[in-house]
Amino acid sequence: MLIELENRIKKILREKFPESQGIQSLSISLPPPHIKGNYSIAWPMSAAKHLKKSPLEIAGEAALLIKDDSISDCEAVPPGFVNFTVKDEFCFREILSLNEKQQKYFCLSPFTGAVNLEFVSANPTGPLHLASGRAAAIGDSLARILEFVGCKVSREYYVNDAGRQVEILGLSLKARFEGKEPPENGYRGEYLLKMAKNLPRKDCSRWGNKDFSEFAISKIIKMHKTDLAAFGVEFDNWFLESELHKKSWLKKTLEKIKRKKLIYEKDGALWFGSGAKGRGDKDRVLVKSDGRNTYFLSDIAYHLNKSSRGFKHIIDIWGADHHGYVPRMKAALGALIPEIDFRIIIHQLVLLKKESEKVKMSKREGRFISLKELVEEVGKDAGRFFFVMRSPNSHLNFDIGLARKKSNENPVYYVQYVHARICSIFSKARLDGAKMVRPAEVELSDEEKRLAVKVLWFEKILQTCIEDLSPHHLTSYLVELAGLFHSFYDTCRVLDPQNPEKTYIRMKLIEGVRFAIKSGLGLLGVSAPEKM
RNA sequence: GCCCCCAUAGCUUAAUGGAUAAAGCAACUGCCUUCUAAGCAGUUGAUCCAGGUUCGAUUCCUGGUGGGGGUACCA
Repeated sequence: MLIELENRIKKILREKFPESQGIQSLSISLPPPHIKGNYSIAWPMSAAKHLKKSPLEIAGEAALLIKDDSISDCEAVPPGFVNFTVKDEFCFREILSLNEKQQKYFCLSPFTGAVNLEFVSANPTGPLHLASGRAAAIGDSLARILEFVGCKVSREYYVNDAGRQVEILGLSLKARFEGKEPPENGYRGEYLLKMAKNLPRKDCSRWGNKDFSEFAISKIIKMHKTDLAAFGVEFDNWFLESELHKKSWLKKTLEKIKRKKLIYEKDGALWFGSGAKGRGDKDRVLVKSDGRNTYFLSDIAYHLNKSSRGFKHIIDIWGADHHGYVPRMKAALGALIPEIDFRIIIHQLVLLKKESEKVKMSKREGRFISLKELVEEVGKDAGRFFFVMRSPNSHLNFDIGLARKKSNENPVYYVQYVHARICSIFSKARLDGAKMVRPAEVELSDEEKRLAVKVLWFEKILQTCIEDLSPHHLTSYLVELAGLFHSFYDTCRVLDPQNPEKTYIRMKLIEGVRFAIKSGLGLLGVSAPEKM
């Protein structure tokens, strides 16, 4: 593995330069195309200052030390890079071992304890929309990546099934049942009309408001589950807010805050003290003067509950419309459960690109599009790929007109096509057409080497995704790898009866490509078809 | 007002502080008798402005400009 190679280099440099501190963060990188060498190290330049030597001098010393059996060429290059080329034998052995044990990726795992990953958590008052789709795609892919490297991840969905909105939902359904319009601040979507038609008419004529609420909530949760499953996302736990109330978690939480002396009373309400507020934040109410709790309190209680279930790492994925909530929650949890590693991923909102005529005609609501409709129109694969293609921090422009086109404009097909092409080659390959070559005797052409080096980079990309808690690096990688493969495919024939050794080497090579493509797509929740 | 995110090619976006800034779409030119042309090869084209830190800045800091979001005893 490259990680092993990297660790070996770190060890050597640490022995040679014991006074240097930056070696832990040393990372090999892929140099730009015009550079000679497969991999590159920029560390000498950052180490120059405290080693009091010129970067090139350090690089020169490092280059001599690093060279070993797996490296054929290693040189120091101004202003202070160490560039090296790995032997064909090393490359080929690594390619052969790709498929062997997934466990070897476990060394990439950043977490030792159980991880709770909460995402989507949309209010159960209507269909899931586009922003939920983005959260679902990012969250589930991240969970898959973490699981791939051996983390224990629990996907969790928080259902706000308590509070005013739920009452209003029940009232809205009741009004529809009675053939009336929903109340002023009620929910007017078509889904309630449909739901009202399917109510068990006999029973519910005796229903109270609460019964309508519960019926609506359970129906909508079911709908969310179905829509998410169609998107390839399944949760381990649907956590109901009402459970917190039933089991007195709000009371317990208030007591804990009191014990820490972080609470005070003002104007008849209970406030979270300024000792625990975030930067630039104000004091916040926990219990209103009418005795009802705010969502701030129940959210704190919910996270204490997560911690009590044994999770050492709590990761939440929120839309940018909740970013103002971040300092508050971080401060509160930092004061109450400082031992827990709590992280929040904020994803920017999904913007609908100005609709083309066609989209406008197809959507009665105009701007609104639900996750369900999206999956129906562009498919699960394209939808998931598009949603994770961008960094969570950047705004996502969703051009429905473009996404509707099921054509080659979609990068997901470009990547999937690699898989289909490779499978096609294997279906045509005859067992007697290839002759085994021992790794020590393997020689790779420039095209083959370039492809192999990129395949081996797979683990480094996973590492980057984990560090940034974002799967978008993986999509970039897959598109780049696909580009290299298609180019390779065009110039290098794999099955060549005249040359059984070459056939063997190339088949093993594209088997490696297939592994990276199939695993990568799988981590994104995108299928890898064998035929297209 | 205050807080957060964003600004890269005509459009949508990539790029652990590193070398000649990378793709797709759009435009133009070639390539199917050969493992799938949903492909390949090529041409045109970009870091918002002004300072600062650094050997080195698209990346970090400060101040602008422009866009988005947030600022409840709402949920």
